Amino acid sequence: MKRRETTTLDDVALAAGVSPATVSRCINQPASVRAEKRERIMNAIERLGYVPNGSARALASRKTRMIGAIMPSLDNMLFGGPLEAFQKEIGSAGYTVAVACSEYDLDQERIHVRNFLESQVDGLLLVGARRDPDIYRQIERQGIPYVLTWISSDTRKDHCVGFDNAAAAEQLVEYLVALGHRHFGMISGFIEHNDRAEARYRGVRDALARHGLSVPPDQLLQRPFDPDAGRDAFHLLVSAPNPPTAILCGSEPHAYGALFEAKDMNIDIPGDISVTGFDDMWLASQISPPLTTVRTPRGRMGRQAARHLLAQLRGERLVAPRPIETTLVVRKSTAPPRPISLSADSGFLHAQARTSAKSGS
Amino acid sequence: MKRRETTTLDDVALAAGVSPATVSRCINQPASVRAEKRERIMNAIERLGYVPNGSARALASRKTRMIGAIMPSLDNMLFGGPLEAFQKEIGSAGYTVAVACSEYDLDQERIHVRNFLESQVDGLLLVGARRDPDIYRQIERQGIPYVLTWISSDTRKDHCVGFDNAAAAEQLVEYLVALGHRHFGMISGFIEHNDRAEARYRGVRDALARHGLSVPPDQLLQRPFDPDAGRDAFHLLVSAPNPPTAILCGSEPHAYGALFEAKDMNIDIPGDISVTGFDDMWLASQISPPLTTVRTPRGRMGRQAARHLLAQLRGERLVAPRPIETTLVVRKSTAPPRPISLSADSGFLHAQARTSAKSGS
DNA sequence: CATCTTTCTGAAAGCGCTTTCATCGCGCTC
DNA sequence: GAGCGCGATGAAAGCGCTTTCAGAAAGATG
Repeated sequence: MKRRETTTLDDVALAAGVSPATVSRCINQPASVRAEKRERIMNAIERLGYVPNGSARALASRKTRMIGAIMPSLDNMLFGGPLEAFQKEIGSAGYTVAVACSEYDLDQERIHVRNFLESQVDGLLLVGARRDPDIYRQIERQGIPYVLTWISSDTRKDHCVGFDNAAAAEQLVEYLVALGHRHFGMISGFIEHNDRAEARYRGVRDALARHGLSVPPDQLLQRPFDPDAGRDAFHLLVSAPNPPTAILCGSEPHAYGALFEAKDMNIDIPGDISVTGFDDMWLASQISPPLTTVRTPRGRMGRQAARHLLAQLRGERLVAPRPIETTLVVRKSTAPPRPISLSADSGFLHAQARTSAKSGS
Repeated sequence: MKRRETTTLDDVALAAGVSPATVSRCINQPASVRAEKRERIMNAIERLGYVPNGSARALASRKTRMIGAIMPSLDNMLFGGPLEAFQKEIGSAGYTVAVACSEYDLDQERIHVRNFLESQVDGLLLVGARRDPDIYRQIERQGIPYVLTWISSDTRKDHCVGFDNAAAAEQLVEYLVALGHRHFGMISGFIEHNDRAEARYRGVRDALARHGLSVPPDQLLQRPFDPDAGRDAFHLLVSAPNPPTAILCGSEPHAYGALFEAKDMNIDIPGDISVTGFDDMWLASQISPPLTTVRTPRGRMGRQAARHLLAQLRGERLVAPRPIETTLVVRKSTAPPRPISLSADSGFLHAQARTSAKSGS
């Protein structure tokens, strides 16, 4: 009376008149089973609607074919694309992707790592390289491969598939300095717990230093990555007594916010102030003015991260990937600064007056 | 000489001087183990760095604590937010989320469902309700709960956590008709394999029908959900001999594309043509002109989907969730149509001329 | 203090699959 | 035709955990 809930491999074996071992082989290495039997087995599988049990499989084979991915967020259209690319690439090799969000919080990240290790994932995808060394210890203890994205040139170079954020930021700065800018503001992510943000700021700082310049501490604003935060920061920056002539945004949402706020404040970009982004998401080229930024090929990064992980999973020797190239994209949100008005204060008010005048002409 | 690779529950039991069963209980129902032993065990776990093996656990308990989520895409900032909300909610109940992308393709979706079933996920999150009944059969055969999002009022109502897309579209149409519009175009997703797109179109069609109106077949354009496609479609629509005075976009990216293209073509929105979106993503309020659209509370939907799934996982009786409320958000991309010029052709050229004239004044 | 409950605990039997390992044919070679 | 090598198969031993089930320990009761 008690009937089996699920049909198992044994049922298939029975139905096909072979041993369970053969059924298993038939599924995993069909070539090693004689054609005639293979057919019988496949028939039985079909007939019984057999679905292998992944847990049992994982337990016996010590492989889950699952990769854990921990992203800072999925909501800001920055990580979704690369994640999808990663998933597609690694999925075509038969792996499944599990995701979790850390909300840019290293403690949450640690919990998710732990969970994934417990789930016996075969590999791990993380964003950024800086985190408690203990986490790396745990990962390595389980001996599973991992890849660090969005960053390169770190101590764990071998695992990094990403951009040289600092170099990219330097490009931007060099360009602005060449245009004649000397007063810089920056809207950055939170530097302390985010090594991508930190690297970008470092690039800015170092590049400026080469020209004897710097971002005044009060003109470096750290904000969450969303347009509204960008708006506020922009407002603050341009309302300062001696506003910058160029504002570097550590992420593109910040830049969008800045551009929208500029419009509301009737500040002309790039006439009054130059603004740069970072990432070149699709809106960058559509927004007005189109945004000068740095293109980070994120889809390619996702695919390459997958390939890097797959290589490790195949047991290949780990070779440090080359950083993914970024390119400066000059559009219309940057221009030479206005001829300097020597009055240190009320720069913004001048700008506003000028803007209105101009738009009326 | 051969040393164990991993430390297992048995090791912990040995170290703590108790039986494996007790260790297992100590992990799963700590309350059922005497405090003194519990402490010994926890110590041993800590000392040995024991990490439970999820596969073994899943095999023995028949629970993976994993939910499979299949999204059409992660790249278009539409699904990321809700997915994150879903993950957060269901993660706090101890579940992990695995994702896969179907790319709006039902065949891919079927493969992913199959993979997830094989992985023994404890539940499934899907988008939309229309798919091969065989898929539902497979899911139900394994007896796992599932939830269908982004849609409601379908035959599988009990599983739907989403909006009434048709009703929302009707709201939009009623509003436009009230404004005086009689000539409509629509930029839609692909209707045949996407029941959300289909429902929205249906809403439009039915609402128009009530007023004796319709979308001419050649003014219903089906396009992939990205702004560039929206641009193209908009261009086509307004270049027709008798262009619509109002264009309904089945998704917001379409609307953004339309707005950008309008700017490039020097068409005034809403002066020349009204445009509406669908979803109210963050850009809708920032873009110029701000977009009239329908707000679909997607974060709430994600959370509610999680709760609905959790209720099922707890074995509660399935009750049909109420559709999630949508609201019409009127902004500046819509206005009454211009007084009708009776010349049927070259409407767009007139519009263009007028626009230039106006912007020069 | 004996007896009856109520907690706790341990032994042992799986969960459904993979993977040696040994065996069995079978086609070849000499 | 004996001997060999090789590919295909089956038996059986786990993989590391959970979960009855029954027995032991600890409290409660009269």
